[in-house]
Amino acid sequence: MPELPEVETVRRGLQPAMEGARFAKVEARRPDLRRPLPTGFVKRLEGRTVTGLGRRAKYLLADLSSGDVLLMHLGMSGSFRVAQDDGAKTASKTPGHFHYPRAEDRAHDHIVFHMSSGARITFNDPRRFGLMLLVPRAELADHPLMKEIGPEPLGNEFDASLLAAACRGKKTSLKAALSDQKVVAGLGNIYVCEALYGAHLSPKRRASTIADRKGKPNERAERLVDAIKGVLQDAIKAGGSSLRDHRRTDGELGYFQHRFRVYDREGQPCVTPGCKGTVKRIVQGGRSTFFCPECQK
DNA sequence: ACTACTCCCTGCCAGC
DNA sequence: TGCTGGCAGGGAGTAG
Repeated sequence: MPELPEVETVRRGLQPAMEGARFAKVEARRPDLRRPLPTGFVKRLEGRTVTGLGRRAKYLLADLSSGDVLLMHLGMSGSFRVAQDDGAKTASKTPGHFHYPRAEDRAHDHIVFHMSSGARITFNDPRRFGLMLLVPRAELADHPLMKEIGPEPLGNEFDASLLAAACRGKKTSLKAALSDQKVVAGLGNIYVCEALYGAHLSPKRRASTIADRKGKPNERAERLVDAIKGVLQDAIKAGGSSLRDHRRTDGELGYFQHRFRVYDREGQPCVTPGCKGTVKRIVQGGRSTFFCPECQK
């Protein structure tokens, strides 16, 4: 599911249940997700306290009292639910006005954390593209999954200069460049489409055209950075987007999907004031791209 | 070093 | 109603 706004929403939902709490019991109901769980996964968690819960790109990072970091990725279909272990349900039932599963699919509840706080945190992931790893804190920055990741788009250091430098000389499309976690962290198919719409730039445009030959940003780069930051901030405020089975940790739906301007709107009129265009769907790198050919150049 | 393509896995849905 | 092909929010691996 999850792009940066959804992962950040999950982080905020898990934080009260995890931070300062100890893993009282951990259930790993299968030996692997996308990869095998690390050797001794359960034993390396049980008895440890979570000292902090952070996020980098689309990864959740739980700092443990052992010095390990529990690295978690939701893949395409991963989600967490928080409930109370005493059976009292805190997760409310959801109203059914958007795509959501007909019933909780417990068959895909792969990992359960029973916390000392009484919280029960369940990781569910039908497609098993998710990931859980344990990495010593000191090795995290150099870990293969972390070291190549580009700047956090909501960080102060992310600006037009940085984005232009990353796109300098790139022959690939803007869509592909922004989807590349090495260029900027945390964007995925939805928010790339929405950011490009916001900047009125075509997803087919060569990435290098937001920079001059020396890598200095032009006005397109400025617009793009503003659009990226804007759409991500708005989406986080809305609790992320809920498509198909994704929900927040409390079971509630995010609602940013109602504010998509182009994503999944093929054939609908462009919402740019004065634009007579129609949203088009094309395939880039094997994935759908939605954009308005009239006002995105 | 780049870029493009394939594959991982399961579920859902439109179309026949 | 039932089957089938295509598609889904991600990312790693491989081959040019």
